[in-house]
Amino acid sequence: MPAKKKPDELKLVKVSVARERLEQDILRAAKKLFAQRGFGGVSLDHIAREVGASKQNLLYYFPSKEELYRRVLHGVLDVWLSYMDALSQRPDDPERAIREYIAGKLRFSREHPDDSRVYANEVVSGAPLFSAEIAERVIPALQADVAIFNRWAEQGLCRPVDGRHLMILLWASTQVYADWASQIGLVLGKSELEAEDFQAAENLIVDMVLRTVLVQIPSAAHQGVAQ
Amino acid sequence: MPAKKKPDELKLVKVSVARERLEQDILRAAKKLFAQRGFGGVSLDHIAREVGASKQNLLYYFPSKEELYRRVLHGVLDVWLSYMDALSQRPDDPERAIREYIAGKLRFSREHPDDSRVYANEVVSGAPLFSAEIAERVIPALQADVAIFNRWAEQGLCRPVDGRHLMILLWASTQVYADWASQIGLVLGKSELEAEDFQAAENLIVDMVLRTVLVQIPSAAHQGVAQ
DNA sequence: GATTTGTTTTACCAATTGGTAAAAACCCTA
DNA sequence: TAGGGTTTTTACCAATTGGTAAAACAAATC
Repeated sequence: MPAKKKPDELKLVKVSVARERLEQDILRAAKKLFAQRGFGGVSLDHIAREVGASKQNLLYYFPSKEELYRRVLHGVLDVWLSYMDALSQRPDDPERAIREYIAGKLRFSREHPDDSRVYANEVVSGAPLFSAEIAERVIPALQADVAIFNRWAEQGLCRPVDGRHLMILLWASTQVYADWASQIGLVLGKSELEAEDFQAAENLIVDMVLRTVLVQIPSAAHQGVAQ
Repeated sequence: MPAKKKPDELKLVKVSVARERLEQDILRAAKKLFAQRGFGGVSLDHIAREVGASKQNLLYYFPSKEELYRRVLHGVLDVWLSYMDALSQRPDDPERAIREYIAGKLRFSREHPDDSRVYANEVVSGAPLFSAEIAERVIPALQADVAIFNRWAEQGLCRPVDGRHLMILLWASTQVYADWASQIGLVLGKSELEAEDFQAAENLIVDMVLRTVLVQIPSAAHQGVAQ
C-alpha cells in the first residue's frame, strides 16, 4: 500500500464533498422552481440566481437544462417511492397496512410538497421525459400493491375491490394536500396547512377506505368522521 | 325606426361572428398548450402556429400573453363550475345528490380534460394570477356544498362528516382522471382511458362515499366493488 | 369609386433563452 | 513556490421571447 494513494483519496473526498454540496444546492433550488412553474417555465438563469451562482456554473455541474431536470425528477421519484411501501410491510393486517399507507403518503405531501409538485407537473404534462422511468419503477410498485389487495380478498381478509382504482384514489386524495395546497388553504381559510388539517384528512380517508375495504365495519377507534 | 340602423347592426353581427370564430380558435389552441406545459412553457409563437396565424395576429385579439391566459382560465372556470352544482339540485336526497355530483365531476374530467389540466397547472403553481377569482367563485360554491352536508347531518339524513375534506377528496379523486390520465393509462395498461374505466372509477368513488356518509349502508344496487 | 373601418402582414426591437470557448482564479500537493 | 487539476468568470453566440409601429390589405358604407 503506497503512501502516495492516500492523499489522492483524501483530495478526491474533499473535492467531491464541496462539489456535492453545490450540486445539492442546485438540485434543491431547481426542484423548488420546477415545482412552481414546470420545466418550461424556469430558466437556468432563474435557478442560478436562486442558488447564488452563475448560469455557466450550473452548466459546469449539469450538462444541460434537461439533464438537470432529469436529475431532479429522479430524486423526486426516489423520495416518492420511499413513502409507498407500507402495504407490503404488513402483509397480513389490512387495516394497519392501509392506515400506515395513507399516513405515509400524507406525510410525504407534508414533508416534501415540492417533490410532489414536480411529479404532478411532469404527469400533467403527459410525462414526456419520464414515462419510461415511471413505467419501470412506479407501475411495478403499484402492481405489487394491487396484488396484495387481491390476496387479502382471496383470504377473506377484505372485500373484493378494484385495487387499481383504489390505489389511484389513494394517490389522488393524499397528494392533493401538497399539489393543491394553495387552493385547500383557501378552502380552509388559512394560508398554510397545519398538522390538524393533515390529521383531519387522514381520519377521513382512512375511515372511508376501511369502510369500503374491510369485511366488518372497523372499530370506532378512529373518530375520523367527527367534524 | 330609421333604416340606417339596420345595416349597422348587421355589420356588427357579421364582424363579431368572424372575429369570434378566430378568437375561439385561439382560445382553444391556447388552452390545449397551456394544459400541457403551463403558462411559462408556452410561447405566443407556439400558439400562433397551432392555430395557423401569426403571433402579431394573436396580439391583435389579445393585448398580451397574460391576458390571453387569463381569458383561458376564465373560460375553464366557467366550465368547471357548471359541473359542480349537483348537490344543490337535490337538496333532500343525499344519495342521489352524491351520485350525480360524482358522475358530473367525472364527466367533466372525461369531456374537458384540457380544462381540468389548465386548472391543475394554475393551482399547482400557487394560482399566482387566479387566486382572487378562485376565492370569489369556487370557494363560495364549495361552502354551499359543505353547508348542504351539514344540513343533511342535522336532519339525520347522513352521518356527520368533515364536509370540507370530503369535498377535497371528491375533487381530487375525480379530477385525477383528467390530470393524471397519462399515468393512469400506464396503470391500466392502455394508452387512453375508456368509458369502462370511468365507470369503474365512478362505482368505486360512489361506493366509498355512500358507505361513509349514509346512515344506513346503501342498497347493493351499485355493484361498484366488484372487480 | 372614395372613404372609412376592421384585419393581417411586414419590419423591427430589446431582453432573455440554452449553450460554447476560453481565460482567469482557486486550491492542493509536490 | 511552482505546477496541475478543479472550479468560476468573462466573453460570446444564434435563436427565441413578448411586444410595438406602421404599412398593406380587405370589406363594407356612403
